[in-house]
Amino acid sequence: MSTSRTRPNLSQLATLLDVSAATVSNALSGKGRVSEELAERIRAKAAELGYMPSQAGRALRTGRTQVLGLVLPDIANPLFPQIAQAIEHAASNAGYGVLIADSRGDVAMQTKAIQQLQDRGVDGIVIVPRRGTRVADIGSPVAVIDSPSTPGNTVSADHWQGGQLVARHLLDLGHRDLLLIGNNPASNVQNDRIGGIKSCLPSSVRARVLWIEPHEEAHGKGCHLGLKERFEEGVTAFAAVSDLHALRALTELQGAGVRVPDEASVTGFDDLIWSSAITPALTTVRMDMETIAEQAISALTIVIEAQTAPDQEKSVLRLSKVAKADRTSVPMDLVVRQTTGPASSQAVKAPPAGDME
Amino acid sequence: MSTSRTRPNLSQLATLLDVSAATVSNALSGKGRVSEELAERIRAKAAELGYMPSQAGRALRTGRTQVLGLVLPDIANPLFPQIAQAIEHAASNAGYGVLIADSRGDVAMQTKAIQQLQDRGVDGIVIVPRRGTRVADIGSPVAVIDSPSTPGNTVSADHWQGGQLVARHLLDLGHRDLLLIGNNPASNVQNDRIGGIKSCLPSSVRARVLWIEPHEEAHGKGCHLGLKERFEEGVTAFAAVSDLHALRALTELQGAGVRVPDEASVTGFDDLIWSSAITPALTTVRMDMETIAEQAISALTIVIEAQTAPDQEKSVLRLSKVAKADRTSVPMDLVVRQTTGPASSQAVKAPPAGDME
DNA sequence: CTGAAAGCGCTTACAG
DNA sequence: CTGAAAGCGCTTACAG
Repeated sequence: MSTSRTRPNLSQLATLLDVSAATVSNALSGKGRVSEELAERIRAKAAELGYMPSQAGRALRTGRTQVLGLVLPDIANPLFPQIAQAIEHAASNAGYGVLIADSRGDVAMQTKAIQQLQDRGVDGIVIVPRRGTRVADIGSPVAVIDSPSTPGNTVSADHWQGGQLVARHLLDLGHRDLLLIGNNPASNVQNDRIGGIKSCLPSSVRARVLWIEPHEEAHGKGCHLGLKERFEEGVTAFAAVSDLHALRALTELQGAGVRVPDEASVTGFDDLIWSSAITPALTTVRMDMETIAEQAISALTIVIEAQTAPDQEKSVLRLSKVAKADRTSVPMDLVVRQTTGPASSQAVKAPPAGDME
Repeated sequence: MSTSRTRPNLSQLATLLDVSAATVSNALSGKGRVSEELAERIRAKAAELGYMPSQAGRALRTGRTQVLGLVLPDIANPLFPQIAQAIEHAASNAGYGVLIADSRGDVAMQTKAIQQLQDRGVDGIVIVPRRGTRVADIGSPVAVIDSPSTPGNTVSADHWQGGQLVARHLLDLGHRDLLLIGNNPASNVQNDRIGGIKSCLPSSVRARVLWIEPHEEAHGKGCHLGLKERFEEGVTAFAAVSDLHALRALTELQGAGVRVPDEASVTGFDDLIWSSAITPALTTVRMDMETIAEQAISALTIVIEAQTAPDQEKSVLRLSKVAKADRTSVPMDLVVRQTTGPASSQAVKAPPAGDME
């Protein structure tokens, strides 16, 4: 027979220790002034018995659930694992749980999902909207992770700078004729990435954009993008705005007999899980989700705490702290693998290399 | 100025309606005997004011949080989106929220994650363990989604039958020399899939298994699996236990100049998001996550409800219901796309086709 | 059919 | 430094 069949609650613990519930609460939270000696005794007993405060009791009393909501436009998004993992980790470190909500790509459902989360009493919400959906003002604290050029954005990767990384890399390898591949001209993220690439290109470099049409997207199947033809026209580098598109380009080129990276280079964005497992492994640009998540969570907790402490001084301090946060867009990293190599078709000298850290 | 600045709570609503809180509660839950007329009036007012019961209050009183925990061995798992989406959907339909926990592949952390979920007061937990990790008995109701051959499994896809689907498909196409590709001989899921394939193969068919070594896995990069050589030895079909491996095989073959599906066929498992977007699109086997999730959630809710209702009759009814549930393993579906085609190297006649629905 | 009362477990002023 | 008391919002026996 084990000593403790079930875990005690606050008052049982208090009775066992012959002190008041208030004192136990104070000792454990470190808030009230309790003698160090007593506090220690209480903490020891609590640990021994495995006391865990009831979230329900605390929530009812404080109005805080210590739970955050995470709403994604489409949970099936391949980036979701990375995002969810990073958010969960950061939230957990800050003492919060994470409730997920899926709006399945539907804008109307996104509103409903947010509503449900609020009904469940979350203290704040992290939203990753799709296609620049503007998030309406809601009662709860919100952190939006989108593109830096999206109004209302809280924090995100610096997609523009990520694009510059790609451009410099390709330029350094001698490429002078690029095809940029995306599927949604309305996406801020994609436009930032493409804009970043273009911003680094001298006028002597040709760079056209191929927007994959929705129906080509849907079919997926046999729908060729005509990349072989582009290659024959002189394109030596295919820069996609996401690994998904890069993979499609890579397989299409390979299938058409174009050797990657010997004859053509391919780059992606996001460093999805399989990107390093394919042959050749994909050169891509990764976002620092850990940092992004940390900043999103920290922005949220600051607002949440400020809510309870209408203390002038504190609030001001806190708010200014968030205001002067290093940046709201965190830099991306180029991951050079094997789908990129020197341009073969033309013998051009690499331009004076910029900073390439 | 809008009429309602903030949403009312139960007693405010009661006061507004000039009835007792108990009556409002009863009317809204439909439990107590309240005159239909009054009940209607109460519901109307509640809807008008947007009344939402406080989860915290309810949880404290009933001991139920209406939240389920979802723990995954590794949130970065590419299957995660599908699983999370299906679970979230099923749970939401059953009136539950979903709290995520990540054990990051670490067995010790899995225990910790479960612990944290319990501290947060979840009513039950859905676990997708990795590598046949046996889930220790914990206090809460648990549903395990693993392989049918894993002890303690609650529900899962019928990986064995999925393997049979692959075998029949390949056989029908005339393939007589297969290479089965996996990376973990200790995985029940992988063994089931491979076992299912083998179980359908006549002895005249050669089928060898290639277990990718961990270091080859890790390197990922340039590490070739030597598939070209296998092809030259006569292998015409490469059946991987997951799309990830299939993708690796496909890109390696394509890169080595082997035409898919003209010269060799490739199949995967799981129907990951990008599987239909590559060229050629991948033939794979998909699990019915919707159904799996529904069964997991329903198994959970049955146990949870049985807990509160020690009512002999009800419990027995319920438990028998779960016992005679159609099956605990749900069938998989073959998705034929473009990486599979007739065997070219040998002119063998297709065997009498089995049922191929 | 309806209501008054108690209590779920916690924390927070407020006394002492 | 410590404790008694109130109350967060709900539901559930129990009376009437």
